Amino acid sequence: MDKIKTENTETEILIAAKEIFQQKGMAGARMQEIADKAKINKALLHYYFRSKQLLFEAVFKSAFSLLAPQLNKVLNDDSDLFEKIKRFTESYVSFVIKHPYLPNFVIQELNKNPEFVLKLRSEKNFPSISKFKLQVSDAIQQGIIKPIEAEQLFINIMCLNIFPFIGEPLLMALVDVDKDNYNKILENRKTEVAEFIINSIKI
Amino acid sequence: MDKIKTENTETEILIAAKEIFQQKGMAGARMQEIADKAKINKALLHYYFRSKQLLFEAVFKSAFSLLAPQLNKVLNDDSDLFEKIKRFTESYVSFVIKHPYLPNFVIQELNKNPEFVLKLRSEKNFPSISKFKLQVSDAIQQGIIKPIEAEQLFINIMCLNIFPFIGEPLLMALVDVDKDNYNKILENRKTEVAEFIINSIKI
DNA sequence: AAATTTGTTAACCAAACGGTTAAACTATAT
DNA sequence: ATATAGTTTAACCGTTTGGTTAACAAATTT
Repeated sequence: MDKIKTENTETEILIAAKEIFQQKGMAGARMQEIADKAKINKALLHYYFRSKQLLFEAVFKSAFSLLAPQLNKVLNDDSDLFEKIKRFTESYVSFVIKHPYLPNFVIQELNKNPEFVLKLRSEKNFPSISKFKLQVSDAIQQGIIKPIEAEQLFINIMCLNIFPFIGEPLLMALVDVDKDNYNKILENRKTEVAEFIINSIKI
Repeated sequence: MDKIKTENTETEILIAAKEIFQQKGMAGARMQEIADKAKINKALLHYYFRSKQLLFEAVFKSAFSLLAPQLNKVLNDDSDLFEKIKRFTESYVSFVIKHPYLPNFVIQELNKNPEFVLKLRSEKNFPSISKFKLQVSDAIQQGIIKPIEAEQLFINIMCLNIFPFIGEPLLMALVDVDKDNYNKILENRKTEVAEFIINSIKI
């Protein structure tokens, strides 16, 4: 049953690497720290993943493959536009509570390594905006929403949902609340954000 | 006139350090690279700033002192609420074009070092939301805007303005446009964002 | 102009880093 | 039981890192 043992170790490494990389980034992460967290020898990291770069890429891709389905909830879901926005804003908060460092990690590393986006794009399941575009122009033609470019609306949805987590330390200081009260604000945003968006676009 | 020469070197170091730190972060920056960019010996960095940490803190505080006045345009300006939102969204884009890495740098390092916010907060000119709160509740009472918590509105304004730059590589890929077309989208946001916000809250 | 302080450099250092090696251990197959 | 293949470790290696030193150069002071 060496297969099981191997998979266990490999999984332990990935779990440990995910935590360290997501908190400290590629540059700030240390192989020794990952090994310690996985409770194994440092050499084992290289036995399973050859280099820091390859381990990082494994973690990054796995992180993005968790994020992509969330984004597809806006882009490729069949439900009604308003309903979709409501559902997304609600589920996204729950998602980030489960994976607090993930969106920031993905965005940060993409900023430091923009070419990396090409690798992601070529993979299947990479979210596409085309369906969403049709849905928006349909809604405009049917007189349900005011004219707006689908790209702008999509960006707005992303902004309002993702940034409160990425900008948390800054926003907490500016709004002048502690962690508990900021969490209450985030909790309220589950419904608040969808309302804010729909108010803006509905006729 | 050694004062002038000193200040020049010190300034050269700060300029170089700002570029390197903002692009690569504290963990990714190398003292040698900063020295090279400033065209001086590495030992001089330590002569003027003693350690990487202190040099970083100097850069960070200087970066934040550029950002703070921008934020105060929303929080402590005397103009009318709608006018304020319009002006801010327009001027923020210009600001980020001038300092492309700055907001991301501040937010990223605050995430990796949340205690740092305390140091910023204690300094004068740290933006405060209290005036904005009054303005919002006044506008609600006068029936100009729908009821909304000032904190939520402020967070929304921040989201819609800051995130398009921080999330640029991701958003570019999702919206499926190249840099030129993304810049056009950003250009449109100068007016689009304020419109979006005001549409949502006005009665 | 001599002395002192300030600015600058080349050479160096110890620690930390990513990565390698060779040997030991474990488990299955023969 | 023994060979074989996969797993794990301790010890090691060369390089890079932030930081220091000691000597030199330039400017100020006396």
